Amino acid sequence: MNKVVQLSEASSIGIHAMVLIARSEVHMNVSDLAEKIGASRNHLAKVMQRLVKDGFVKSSRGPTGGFLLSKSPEEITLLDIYESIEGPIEPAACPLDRQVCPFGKCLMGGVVNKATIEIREYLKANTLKEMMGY
Amino acid sequence: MNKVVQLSEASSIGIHAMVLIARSEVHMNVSDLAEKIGASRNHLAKVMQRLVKDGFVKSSRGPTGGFLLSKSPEEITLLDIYESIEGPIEPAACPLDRQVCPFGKCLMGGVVNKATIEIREYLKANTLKEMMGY
DNA sequence: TCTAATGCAGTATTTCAATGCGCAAATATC
DNA sequence: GATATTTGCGCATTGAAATACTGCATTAGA
Repeated sequence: MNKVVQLSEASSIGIHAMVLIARSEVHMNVSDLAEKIGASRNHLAKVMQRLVKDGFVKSSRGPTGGFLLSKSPEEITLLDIYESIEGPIEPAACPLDRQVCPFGKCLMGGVVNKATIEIREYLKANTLKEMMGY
Repeated sequence: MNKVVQLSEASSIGIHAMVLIARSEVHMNVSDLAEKIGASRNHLAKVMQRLVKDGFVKSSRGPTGGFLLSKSPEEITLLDIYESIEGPIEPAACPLDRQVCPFGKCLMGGVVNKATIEIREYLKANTLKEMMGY
């Protein structure tokens, strides 16, 4: 199991949960979400807290409680969700984490950067609306 | 510091070290390599052990010891080095690590996979020869 | 042959994300 | 009101990767 490109578990379950919430008419609670996604209930709960804080979902407690979108699905991009959970994507310069690469040109020739931008564009171009049919 | 695409420290310093070794006429030892790259001597030593085992470099001990390429630079791709250190790159399907994504289509629409392949192609297309001038 | 420089191998430590847990606060339902 | 259900939140635990340490084996050169 060796991945070059890897979304964290957190952002991944966050995006999946948001799609489920978008598709639902009624509140969805953490347990149901976690089960549907097949993820850890505890971990998902943590992730949801961030999304509530950043205003993408409204939560309500008590029986029949859970989460609802607080904006319409076309107003929330996957990038919004991702960055709410992970923080802003940075353009990933040198794979060695230096300001100044010890080499003249970067050995990776910008390919890492290019891949990052590609994924970022995808996340930005797609809203929950697009994902609702998935 | 949030990177979507991230080479591990290990593979990164491994590739950089190999370029330095390729450029050198004489043996390069771990301390010099580590200093030039600006990486941890200990970590680099570990990485070099793998590259020795997989036959990309010959090591010699004692004073004036260190590492030399055991093939010519055009015979070693960056992918060889990467996979020697990390193991084979797998095509990264669903970001949730499941055989069966709980959704109909993958929400990431293959963009993760595409980015992985792109990076892999770059690593495969470039040998140490190409990198020697960097 | 002796000494110092060096890689080797195994183990220990650190770090950080992922995960778990318990209790407090809120709130439908009866 | 009482009760059951649910999120909020802080702290603890776990697990895996990264990194460090240490004693040993090898070898060039004086």
